[in-house]
Amino acid sequence: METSTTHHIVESLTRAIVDHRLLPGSKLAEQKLADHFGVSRTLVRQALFQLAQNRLIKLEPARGAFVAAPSVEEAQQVFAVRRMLEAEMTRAFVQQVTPQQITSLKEHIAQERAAVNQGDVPGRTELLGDFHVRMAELMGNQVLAQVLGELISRCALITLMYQSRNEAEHSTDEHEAIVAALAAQDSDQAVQLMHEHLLHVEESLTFDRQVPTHDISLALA
Amino acid sequence: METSTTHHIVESLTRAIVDHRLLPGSKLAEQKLADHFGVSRTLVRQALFQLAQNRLIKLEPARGAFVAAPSVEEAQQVFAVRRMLEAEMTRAFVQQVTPQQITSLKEHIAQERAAVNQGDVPGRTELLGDFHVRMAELMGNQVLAQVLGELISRCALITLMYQSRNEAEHSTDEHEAIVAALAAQDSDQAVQLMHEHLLHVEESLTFDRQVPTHDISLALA
DNA sequence: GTCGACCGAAGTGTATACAATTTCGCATTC
DNA sequence: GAATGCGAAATTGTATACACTTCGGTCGAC
Repeated sequence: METSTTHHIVESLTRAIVDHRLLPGSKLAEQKLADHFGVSRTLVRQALFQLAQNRLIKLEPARGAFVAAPSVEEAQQVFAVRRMLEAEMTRAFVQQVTPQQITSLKEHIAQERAAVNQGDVPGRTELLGDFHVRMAELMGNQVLAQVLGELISRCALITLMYQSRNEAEHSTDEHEAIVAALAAQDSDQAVQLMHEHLLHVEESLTFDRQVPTHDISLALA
Repeated sequence: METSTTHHIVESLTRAIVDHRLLPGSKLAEQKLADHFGVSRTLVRQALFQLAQNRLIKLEPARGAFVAAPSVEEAQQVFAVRRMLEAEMTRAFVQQVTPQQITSLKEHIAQERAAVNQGDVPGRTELLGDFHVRMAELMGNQVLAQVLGELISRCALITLMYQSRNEAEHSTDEHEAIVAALAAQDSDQAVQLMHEHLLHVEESLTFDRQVPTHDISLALA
């Protein structure tokens, strides 16, 4: 069984959502997507089911698929999980750090800076998230990389909904500080910097702002 | 969009796999499943796609769906992620522990003991895993509960493949010790006990044993 | 007797058909 | 003029049809 086409649709829609080209609440009509990708609704539906499992879209019975609009509660929970997971990931990273890994992370940060300086917003968003996935991959733990990747995709959506100020440059600085601690094999320092970094990202969001929604039941809650 | 039927099929197959009624490598033919559930292949395929995303089954192009047979490497990675996540979850749990939570966990452990004593293997497996998910739920973090639940489902498969000796009673004892540390709000102790518990579970597996497989490329690797 | 090619059966991958539900415009009413 | 009710169009949910690939077995060549 397989379908690289379905995978392609998932990738394409994921990028569109994470890159903020599709806004939360947007309707994803099956036939329109099918026409756009030049396939039947069958493949589109398979892709939508997968995206729903990743929590990037929400499926409403008989109504269709909509880009997810994570609640404040859910957003905070996602960040809480990331802090748990990444604090320990950082600790484990130091245990088995190699010069090649440090070099690789530094190269990544250089890419981040380039994207920030060029004002490449989608590229910047992607790279800032990928830094964390990159760490997991460098540790050789594919399972960790996958789990983290999904959480970070959800964070991209959350960031779009609740972002108050632009933290891109600050985040890159913090990434650099983390890598410095990793290079020095200062485990406690690296863990604390990672923990604070994720707190800063969450703090840069404004959860009290009124988020526009088309969902009447959510609006009245 | 929706289909409670698809969800039902996913649940049913998940339980069958986690309860070890379907063995790794087993073929899941679409038409047979469709007949069994009294639906068309369409719904079965949707369910299979979801199970594939949870890594409980593996889809091979044009060949079909098979119950997953996690490699030793993948198994160790899953456990590594669980240790990272659950160590910090335990630490956070102590921060906001309430007497009701302790009571709830103790009740859960009583259920575990009952299942162990009755020799109810599927129920025991399920309850031992659910203890960890229960902690996440009691913290009120649904995202954590979901992520952890998926990892634990995979562990059930792994346990089936590599289990060497029966650790059920020992695990329940360790759960009890963890709850005692939680009740005492001894965060470091609780974290360490959780960490060791997960190490013990992993150590009870024999990764060097030859695992039977029908996959020729895997067999020759 | 073994190996390899061919052919039919079985199974997967995608598209389409059809039923059921929702959506939306429009007419009617108050 | 706003609200309500109705009906057509659009959209989703499920089943089925059909093309293509894989699997198994038989037949024939060596």
